[in-house]
Amino acid sequence: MARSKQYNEQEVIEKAMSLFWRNGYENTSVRMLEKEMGINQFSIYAAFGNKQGLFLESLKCYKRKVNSMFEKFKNGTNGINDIKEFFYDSVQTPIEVGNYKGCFLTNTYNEFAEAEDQIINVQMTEFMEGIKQLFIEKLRTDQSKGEQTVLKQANYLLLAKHGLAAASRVNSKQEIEDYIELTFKNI
Amino acid sequence: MARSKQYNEQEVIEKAMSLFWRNGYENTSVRMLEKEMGINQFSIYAAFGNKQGLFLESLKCYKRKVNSMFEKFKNGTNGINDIKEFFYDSVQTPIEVGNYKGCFLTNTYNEFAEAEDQIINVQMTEFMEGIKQLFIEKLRTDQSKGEQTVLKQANYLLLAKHGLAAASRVNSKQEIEDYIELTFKNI
DNA sequence: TATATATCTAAGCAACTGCTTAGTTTTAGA
DNA sequence: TCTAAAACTAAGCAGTTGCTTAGATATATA
Repeated sequence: MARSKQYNEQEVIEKAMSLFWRNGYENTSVRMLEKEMGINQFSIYAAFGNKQGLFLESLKCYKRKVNSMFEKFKNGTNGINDIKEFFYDSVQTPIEVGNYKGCFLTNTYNEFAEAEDQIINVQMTEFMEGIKQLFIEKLRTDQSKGEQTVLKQANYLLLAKHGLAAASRVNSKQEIEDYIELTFKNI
Repeated sequence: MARSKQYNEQEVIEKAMSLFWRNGYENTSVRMLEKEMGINQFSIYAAFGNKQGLFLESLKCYKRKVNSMFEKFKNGTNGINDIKEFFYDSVQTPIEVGNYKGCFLTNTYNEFAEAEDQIINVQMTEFMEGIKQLFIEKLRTDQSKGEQTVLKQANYLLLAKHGLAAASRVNSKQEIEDYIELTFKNI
């Protein structure tokens, strides 16, 4: 047969992910990627088709990385308190120390908010809807809330979570804590 | 003497502003600007120095445009209720109908959050600090709040306002209303 | 050992970026 | 009416973008 790959696919995807995470999609060039990943452009295109293909793999990789946090959130039995804990978990630099600020997925959601990229938009919408659904389920465990209230609060929390991810890139730990605490004051 | 300008400077700045507002700084090229403004690149560079110079003029122009909203906010006498009204005012498409989503300044703040562009960063920080200071003053009118509480709530509101501007680009009017209402339940 | 084939390197493509330059046109004041 | 200077047009600069191609290199199987 033929020559085998000189690189570990999972390893190079992680390197790509960290670069996309730090810079966003548009501000990461294929030249930067080949340096960070340590492989030639040809190999990138052979393995992932194009820049967007590599980006989608990076998103998948990130989802796998934060999966444990999501599982913890899903499996919690403390209702609304689980949501609050989820907020706190999500602003802690999840994987390693560095310039990785905010949630990679939410950053991406922001970057593509007005873009017309269908494939990535679908990914993002699904992700946000998934979180919202979890919020709704957690909120429903509080029997005193009517369905109307649950939906309003889920919307509120989703926007708050969204803003939080943006804030975590620029604001101090104290400011972020204040924000989370006040956000949950009346939920 | 010499030839006079064939274009109205204020008019072309407004056109530039609308383009920057819709697309952000990086996603607006000088070629796009010369088409929108209806003048040649040479004239742009002669009048504004460079792309950043034109962008700063666009920011100034926007500030002038929304100044009446700010004046109303400053001069209000209803304390915290003024802040809430300011939130509502700021999500209404301020100047004309179109693709102008969110607050141009906050969009810019988000775009340059991690950038190293000093001049624009200073502009943005001053703007955000100005809003925060106004929040603080309004909150202080409620005598029952301690200074600690005022500062925490000002931080909270600033992040909420910030998130709101992002949300106004993608979320429905209803979702945004729910968000504002619940935000102020916590104050 | 020979060979088919996947993977590698490195150069190159056209289209785009912000910005400049050479040269023409216009016009206010002497 | 002449002329200096600002404003104009349009071509062009070097650098970057995502992506491709030509050709050398390595290797699992026959």
